Amino acid sequence: MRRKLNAPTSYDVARHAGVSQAVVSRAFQAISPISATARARVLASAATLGYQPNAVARSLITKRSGLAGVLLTEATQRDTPDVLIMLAQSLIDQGFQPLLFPCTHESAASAALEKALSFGVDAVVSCVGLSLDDLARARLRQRPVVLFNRQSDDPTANAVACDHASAARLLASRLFAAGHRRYLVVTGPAEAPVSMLRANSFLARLEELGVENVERYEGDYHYESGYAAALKRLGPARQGRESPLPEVVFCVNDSMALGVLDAARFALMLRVPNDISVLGFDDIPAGRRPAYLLTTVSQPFEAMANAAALMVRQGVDEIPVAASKVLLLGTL
Amino acid sequence: MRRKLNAPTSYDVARHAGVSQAVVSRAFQAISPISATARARVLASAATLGYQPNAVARSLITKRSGLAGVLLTEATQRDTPDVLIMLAQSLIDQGFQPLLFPCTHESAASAALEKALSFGVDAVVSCVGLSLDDLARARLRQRPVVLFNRQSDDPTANAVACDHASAARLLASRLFAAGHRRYLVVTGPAEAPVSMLRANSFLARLEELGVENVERYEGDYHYESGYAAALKRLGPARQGRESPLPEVVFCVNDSMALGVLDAARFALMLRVPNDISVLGFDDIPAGRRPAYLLTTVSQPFEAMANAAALMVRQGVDEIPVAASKVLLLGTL
DNA sequence: CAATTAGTTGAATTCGAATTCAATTGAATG
DNA sequence: CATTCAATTGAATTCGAATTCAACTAATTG
Repeated sequence: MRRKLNAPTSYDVARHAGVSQAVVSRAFQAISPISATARARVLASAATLGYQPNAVARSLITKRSGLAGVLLTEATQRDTPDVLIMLAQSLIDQGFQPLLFPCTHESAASAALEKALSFGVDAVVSCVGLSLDDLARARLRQRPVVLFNRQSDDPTANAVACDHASAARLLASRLFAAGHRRYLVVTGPAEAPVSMLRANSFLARLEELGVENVERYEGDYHYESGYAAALKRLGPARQGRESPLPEVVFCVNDSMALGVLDAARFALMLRVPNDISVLGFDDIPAGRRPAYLLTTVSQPFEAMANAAALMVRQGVDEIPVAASKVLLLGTL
Repeated sequence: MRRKLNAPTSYDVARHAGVSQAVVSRAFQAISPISATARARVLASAATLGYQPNAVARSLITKRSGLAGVLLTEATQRDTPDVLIMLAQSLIDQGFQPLLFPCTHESAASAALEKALSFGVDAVVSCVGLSLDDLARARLRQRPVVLFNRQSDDPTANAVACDHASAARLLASRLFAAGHRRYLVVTGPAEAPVSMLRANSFLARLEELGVENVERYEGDYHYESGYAAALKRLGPARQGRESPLPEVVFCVNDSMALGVLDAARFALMLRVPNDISVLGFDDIPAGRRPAYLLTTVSQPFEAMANAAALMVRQGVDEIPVAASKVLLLGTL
């Protein structure tokens, strides 16, 4: 014969307090028809028995789990880990516990969403792109989805994003105004929508200003590819080419910009910013240090995280809200 | 009259496939008494209806949620965000979805644990220190807890940690062997056990080798405090002091080491490593770049994460396992 | 061909809390 | 004192999947 090992249930508390199970349940809810004395007795019994309402059983009937699924890409995790932290905190502030679903490939997004839904999350914040199909599926199950820094083909989709396009255009305008005419743009992978948005907006603005045929180099968001880009397009390999060195290298993210900086300074012996200017995008902490002092566009991650979490709450509580929300940013 | 909005249940699938609900349930389990044809039919119906087993209902009966609580400190999130990512991935590989509980202060750990337990997590990985009381509470509810890079007063507690002490001692031995005799140690806050472990082990080894009265400077793990440490102990403020400049600055983490490096090079115009050597601990990505090439001790985070996740699974599956596990590390 | 066996099946029960609804209590009113 | 009304209460039901167990089928054996 052994002791009871399982956690006490509401029935145990009910028996101990001399009431029905229904009363125990009511005692643990803020507004519910229950007398003050009954609640006090129940709470006392619960305390002595060490009872805590079972969240699983509760969410089975209430259909609210208090969980928010967070879909992440590798890139998000690697380049801007702050986002995750801020998102997590913002979600908690809104009463949701963040449940992580890392996606190694963009292609895994659909499966991750499905998994999140099967875990009974109340809502999803996705840092990965989702198809119209995915969004429809979530909507069908009445699970709000907020896209974080992602475009969507669905104009009615909830989304929070940095206004990459405007920022990139602004940057181009400033550089042009400063007299620069020869550019190199280091992009991310061709499939990355955010990279394309930044690069194309930058280039589009330059074209408007009369600067055409700007050189592009396709990187992969990593430091190393920035380093490689600099060696290839700024280094000796360039000897014999017709065009002179670019004055400005715009990288669609900071990691690559740091790679370009290091290659330029330590491998190619160029002086920055005398010989060449390097611009980034993201404002990662490493770029701010004296060794770099990288010029970059910073994304308002904290505000974005708060906005996303608020959208989640409003979506779950079925409070109507204007759908797309875009936030601007400051140039450093 | 409106459509059915709720997600399909096992009964819907059962009706569609012409079988009982029990068969549907069995179709979704690896080993269960069910014919191949029945399973195929059920799976087909499930696919057309878009059915996914409801994880909440499942965990109510199986008493397994498939969730693992991850307790985080601010320091973990800021300095070594990789840890979180690797832990998350390792947990997923072991079949647990990571549920995040960030703790702003160490003091919030207890509440976070309680919250995690009420969410029905199967186990907890804690990057925050937990009291004996906390550990006992979790044990009572049969929820395995794995401490990640944290000391515990309870020798029977599961724990995975970098062997900070041995690494720091090894580092001291190497530096001494290289002929260095004058040291400065930049520590973290006095309350941080890991910082104390690294610093004290380093100092203890030096004492064994006959180097005593080593200077200490208390930082706060941040880059800025490393910068400040350098200015104060290596800069002009030092003029008039009796002792000569240290030859080696050992920082208990990389962020501070980078601060020391930057201050030494850009503010104090010291040459590194000619005038002074700077050592770190953590092997953060920024330190590896050409601009720094910081010498540091790297923690085997991936192995640690895998070990922790494995402990979680073994704990949940009640597979007995040797409790404390300590992993070594390589010096760069 | 009867008997034993292994392999499948579905009806009914279970997990634990929330909620519905009818019953009860007590207070307030005419 | 009868009546209306509001405030509490508890028995019963619900959520959705897993599991138990008895019943059934088909295959194997004597």
